[in-house]
Amino acid sequence: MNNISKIPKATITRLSLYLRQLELLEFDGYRMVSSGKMAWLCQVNPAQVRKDLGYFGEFGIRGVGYDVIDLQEEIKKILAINREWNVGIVGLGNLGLALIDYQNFQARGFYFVAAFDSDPLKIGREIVSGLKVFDFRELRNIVKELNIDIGIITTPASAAQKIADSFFQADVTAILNFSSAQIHAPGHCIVENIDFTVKLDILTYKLKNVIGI
Amino acid sequence: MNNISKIPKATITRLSLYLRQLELLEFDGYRMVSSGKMAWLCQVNPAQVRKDLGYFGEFGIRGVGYDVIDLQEEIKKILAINREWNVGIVGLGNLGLALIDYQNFQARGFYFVAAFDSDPLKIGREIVSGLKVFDFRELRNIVKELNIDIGIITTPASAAQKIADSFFQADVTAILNFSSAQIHAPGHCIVENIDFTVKLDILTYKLKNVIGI
DNA sequence: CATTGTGAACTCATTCACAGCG
DNA sequence: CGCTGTGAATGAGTTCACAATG
Repeated sequence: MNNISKIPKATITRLSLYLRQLELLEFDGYRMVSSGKMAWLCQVNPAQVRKDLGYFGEFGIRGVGYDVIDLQEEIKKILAINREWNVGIVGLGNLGLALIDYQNFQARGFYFVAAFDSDPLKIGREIVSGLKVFDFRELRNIVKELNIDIGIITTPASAAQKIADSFFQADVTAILNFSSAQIHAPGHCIVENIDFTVKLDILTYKLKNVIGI
Repeated sequence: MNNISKIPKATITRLSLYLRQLELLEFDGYRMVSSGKMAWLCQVNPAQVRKDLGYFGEFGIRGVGYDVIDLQEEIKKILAINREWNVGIVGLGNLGLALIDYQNFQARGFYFVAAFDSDPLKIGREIVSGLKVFDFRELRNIVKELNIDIGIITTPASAAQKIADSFFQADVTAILNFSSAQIHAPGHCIVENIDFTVKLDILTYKLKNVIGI
């Protein structure tokens, strides 16, 4: 157990989903939940829920289930979201601004501490209270100064690699990439991609091939 | 070959990535590309590229590679994006507006033909030329009238299932869900989720466990 | 002769089935 | 007794290795 390299990536994704369902269950007044109920809520197999949790410890009570509140804490520890993280965002188009305003981030301890753009009209402004727009070329200094842990890229694809490289040089080793570029990163760095058109392509593929429109 | 049920979902995702790299290669003046080069660009194994394409036909020339332009057409056919699709969006917060404005969608033949919200201040307005905001309760009629193929949900999680159900009742069988809700759909319907916080959770998990901050 | 296309081998992930236990 | 925890079985997806070929 706890041989981290053997944990499927999909398990981490599901843990995040479990956490959200647990929050809803708590809100609805539940104290305990079984793997069967969690599985139904998350649309997975009950054994999958138990196995996913089993990679990290024994959190349940046999014959009963899991404590809705305790399990949230355990998952937060596993995902390392039982702390705050400082986020810097590059690219202040509509998407960038929408993300800055996205309530779920603050609620979960992800704080935007700096924004970057190359547009002189935007640089120097304060988007929301406490969040200033810096020239992209200052990225390295600001990263150090404000202790940025995670970089978010919402620029056009053509600029994405250069920005990612700046983050890597500034020792930001984790990037969330909303551009459609494939980012090449050094071995010790992590990039997660969120690509809207890929998801739409999957939908249309299935519409044609599974449903057959 | 072409036993569609046996094609990994990850293959479809990668086809979409291959397509984007092919567009860039064409722009850069390339006429042919090998599986090795594509693999490097997309950060996968060369055999993976060939196998992915092999599910759908023989598109390459042995000893040479793939025609950059022809292969784009083939992939577009496979993904069913060699046509236009009508999209309806529900939820006109910052994210919804950002998506409507997102250039990559129109460029790829995804057209927003209707927007829905429950806010009386927004209903009746025309967000951009040709895109009117309707009351969410009119969804079923408008879907028929404007031939909506795909529904996009960018509302808070609490409203998502109800909206999805409305889409399903109106025979919209494909949904792109940006809310954090797990949507329960009838068997013949398709839901793809885009969940920002899940991706951030994956980043922090890896920061802690792989890199060890 | 470089590169594709693909069966076979392998690796990784999910599900089963039941022992273990509160 | 019911549900968890987990080794074993199954299934899915990736990579290898090489025959096929333009």
